Amino acid sequence: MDIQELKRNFEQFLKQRGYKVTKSRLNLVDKIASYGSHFEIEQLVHYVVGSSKDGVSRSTVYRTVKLLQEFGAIREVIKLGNRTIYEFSAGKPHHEHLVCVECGKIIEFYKDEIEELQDKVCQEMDFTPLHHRLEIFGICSECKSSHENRR
Amino acid sequence: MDIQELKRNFEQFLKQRGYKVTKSRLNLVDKIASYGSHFEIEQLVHYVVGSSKDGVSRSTVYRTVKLLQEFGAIREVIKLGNRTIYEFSAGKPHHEHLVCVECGKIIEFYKDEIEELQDKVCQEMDFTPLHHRLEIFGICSECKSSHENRR
DNA sequence: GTTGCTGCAAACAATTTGCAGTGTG
DNA sequence: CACACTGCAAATTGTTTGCAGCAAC
Repeated sequence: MDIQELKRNFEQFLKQRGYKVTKSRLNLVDKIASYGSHFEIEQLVHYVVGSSKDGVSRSTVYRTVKLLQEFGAIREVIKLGNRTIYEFSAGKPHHEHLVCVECGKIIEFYKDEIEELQDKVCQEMDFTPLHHRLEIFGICSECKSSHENRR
Repeated sequence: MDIQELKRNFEQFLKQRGYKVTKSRLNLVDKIASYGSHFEIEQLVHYVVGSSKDGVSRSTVYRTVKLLQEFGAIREVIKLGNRTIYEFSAGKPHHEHLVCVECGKIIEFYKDEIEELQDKVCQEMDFTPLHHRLEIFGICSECKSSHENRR
């Protein structure tokens, strides 16, 4: 995925809605793209508010994240207790997540058959799916081996 | 599932941990059981704090819900924006949820094959699953038909 | 210029916590 | 009778909002 293209599309999106294309918004897209695929808002705030140049306020971060969600470049992918982990999903194909409850690592996976089965269930229930989220919480292989070493 | 039995088990659980078996806690189990299977904490608080007899405070509701989660009788099943919907899952077999984004209705379903595929993925990834949550957001059949009527 | 955007601080919502008093084992 | 539990109010955390000044179109 090309960030420049993404930004152009985002500009289009903003204009279509009568919103304005501002430096803060475009800067934030860059920041988020360079941050890594998974983040929590508070982390992002620290990363972005700190940066001397083109820093934006906490409010703007929240507001822009919301816009980017509507635009479709960002999703809430993991909800754990009071934490919300977002994903910069622009251009990424759909997938689900394994979450290690020990080290917090997030592993992505995709299983076609699972998607198909979901569609099947929805058909049976006469339910029109819009989006879904499958989170599997557990222990990743590294954390497992470090357990063994402890013995 | 028999509530009396559940309460006895919960008492056991409390004793094992050196916690105390109090009226508030047992009352709350009754209240939650009679509330219906899905709830948000604030609803529960209103339901429970209001009740003249054996009412408990908001703090106790939070504290007890947490205990019941550890005990395994309650789970966070739906996370939507800032809302958390809990389920009184005691004795219920595992299942997933369809959530109507229009009317808020929650439909439960279970698909063996989906569970199996998840296990398979975890094996491939050498990941030990502890629990998971699959939420499918969409439009239920009633909401769909009311759309049609609007035309 | 008009209107939307930003930063700030205040408001809000959900949840947690400290403490003094009460109940349980 | 020790120590955990409860209620209360205050503290936290995460998020939203009102408003005055600034920027985009």
